[in-house]
Amino acid sequence: MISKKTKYALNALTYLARHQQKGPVLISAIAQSERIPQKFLEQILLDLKNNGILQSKKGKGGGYFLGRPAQEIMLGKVIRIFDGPLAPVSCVSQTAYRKCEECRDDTCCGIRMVMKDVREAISNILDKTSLADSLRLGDEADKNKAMNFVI
Amino acid sequence: MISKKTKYALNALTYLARHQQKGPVLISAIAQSERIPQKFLEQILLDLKNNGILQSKKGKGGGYFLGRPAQEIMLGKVIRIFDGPLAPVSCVSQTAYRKCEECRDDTCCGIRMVMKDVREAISNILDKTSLADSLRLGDEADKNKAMNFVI
DNA sequence: ATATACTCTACTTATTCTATAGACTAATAA
DNA sequence: TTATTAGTCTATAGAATAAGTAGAGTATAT
Repeated sequence: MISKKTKYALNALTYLARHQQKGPVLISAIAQSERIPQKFLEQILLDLKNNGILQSKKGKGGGYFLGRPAQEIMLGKVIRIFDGPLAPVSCVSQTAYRKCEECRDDTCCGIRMVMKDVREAISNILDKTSLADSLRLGDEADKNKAMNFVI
Repeated sequence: MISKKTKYALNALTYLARHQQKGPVLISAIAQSERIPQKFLEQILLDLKNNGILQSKKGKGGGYFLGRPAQEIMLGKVIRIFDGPLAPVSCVSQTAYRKCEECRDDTCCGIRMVMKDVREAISNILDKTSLADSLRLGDEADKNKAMNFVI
């Protein structure tokens, strides 16, 4: 399960992607709209900034905005910032490999091989799906819902 | 990341699958061989028993053994016992669905749709791979390693 | 200068994870 | 029937992590 912090981050990013055309967005606006405790959100946005996902501007007219196009912000990267590696066990992680203390022989551990497939499957989705993709998916579903309502 | 407890469980099951032909296996034997704190392992095995994965026999000549053939013990089931749902967010879980407090509209949340795919991908592996499968994978890798050594 | 708005660090609280302890129950064998 | 063996059950301790709060600090625009 991903943490609440990560969900907050993803929701904040979604909000930002949807509202940044009018310029930088206030933390308070995101907090209010997405129902995230503001002080907590401050830390989250700062983390996102320090990881190159967001940029910010101080003072009047300031706020946060995407540091790069939404098509280039991969969900996998965001999740890793807050929840660590996508891999189910550290001994199959590509971004943060660490040998399992528990198992003797890395190379012939059947569990490990299965977990490697799992990591691959997860990464194949999350490292290839961008913020823009998830936005589009939501919008399409929304449109379909409206259509069904009319019919 | 799966918890240490789950890894212990999987290692214990692997050991049991490999050693049960001589009858029930002692907790102490598993603990020693897999380097698991014995008292902790007792709880783990008990949980596995209460979930129908293992059976046990008390007294002399007693111990634990698989409650069903290794081909029928799915890794997904074992993981869920200790770590809960496989789904990355509760609102896409099949075994433990719960609406996200964070998001307003389940049906048109793009993040949710991506996560649904992730759950599907994970489940497609873990709910279809049995203890027997993982054992076999390990053995094959072991054989290949030996072969390479000879060549 | 002053108000605005992000930045940084520390701390609190609750929960979960890992592990330990000890008393209890069931089965076997002498 | 009693001693021994071996799993069962409940409670608790300690550490780590998660979630949230607080407050002082810094940069920017007017």
